Amino acid sequence: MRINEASKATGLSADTIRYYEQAGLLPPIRRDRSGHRWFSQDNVDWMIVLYWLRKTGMPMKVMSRYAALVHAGDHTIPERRSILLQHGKLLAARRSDLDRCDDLLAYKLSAYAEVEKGQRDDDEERDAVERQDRPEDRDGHLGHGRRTVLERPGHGVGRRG
Amino acid sequence: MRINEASKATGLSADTIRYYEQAGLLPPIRRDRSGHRWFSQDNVDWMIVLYWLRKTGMPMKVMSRYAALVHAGDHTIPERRSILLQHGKLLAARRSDLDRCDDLLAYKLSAYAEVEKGQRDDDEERDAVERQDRPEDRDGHLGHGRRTVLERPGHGVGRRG
DNA sequence: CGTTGACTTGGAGCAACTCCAACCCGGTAG
DNA sequence: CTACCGGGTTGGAGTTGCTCCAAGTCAACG
Repeated sequence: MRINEASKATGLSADTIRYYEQAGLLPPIRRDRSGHRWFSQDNVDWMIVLYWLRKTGMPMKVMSRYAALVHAGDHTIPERRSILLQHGKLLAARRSDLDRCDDLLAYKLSAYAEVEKGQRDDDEERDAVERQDRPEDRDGHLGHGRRTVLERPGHGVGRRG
Repeated sequence: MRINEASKATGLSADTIRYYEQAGLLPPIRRDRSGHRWFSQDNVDWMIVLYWLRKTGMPMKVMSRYAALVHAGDHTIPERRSILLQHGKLLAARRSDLDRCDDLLAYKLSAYAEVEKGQRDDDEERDAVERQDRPEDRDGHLGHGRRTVLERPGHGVGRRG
């Protein structure tokens, strides 16, 4: 198939496919008589692998090494396995980053809800009692200059750990 | 605290902190009489937020917008919320990418195990019976030129979906 | 035969850092 | 006082992994 079809089939843009080819991530690609690339199903399968590895953060250098190993034959399987296992660890780390960020978002959003609740209360109590604290100094501002209600411990937002 | 301390406290490199400052992601940072930046705890808290948003893939443009909104005060909370909710969706998408890639790795690793099992069988059967298929053409090579044992459907590696 | 559309190459541009050279400043040791 | 050190400062170049663009080629169609 031609490059645009291959692009749709793999998720990689045509530009990226050309880029990967000249970066040595792809095996030699056939050309038709007019110089256009012609991709086999095997090519596409391989590019799908690249697509996922890259999308989940494997650096091109590593993919490059991996490609070379695949090219070199079955005896390189031990090193390939170690690359994939390594990448698996990275996936786990990413997942825990996502969890932490989820917590942060939840915290922020609930703080926003607090602020808005506070504002509604103000509306209801408008011209009622004393309550004369400087408005700038109320908590839940989450802003630059004032307390952010956040992340006290060095780094942790803390999800079960 | 000074920039190196702030770097340790936030996870951002000193270079990145300077870069963020001049990109407008940080509020004006104090300087001591010799021109060195002096970060408040609020500065650090805010940078930790940036750290997590960035680490989970929020583009700097969006962080920049978010920073401006935070700076502008409580009335920008609705838009801030929408930015964070949007980011939450991105986190979910990332998580499912990780899942798919996990499946791919599992598939590959099990294919490697198969190949090696095959190789051990060959050892045991060495100079026994006929078995004279062209070695290049055995399955499980996972290489460029031959069948890759992989990803038949357009994109799916398929995890319960 | 001219135009359309999909492709080609080479190169510039971009995001988000990262690294580096050259410099300055405050403090201690000799 | 000078010499030096650690930890800052700026400006600018380099890196990764694309993405976009201009200019050209080729096949096919009306």
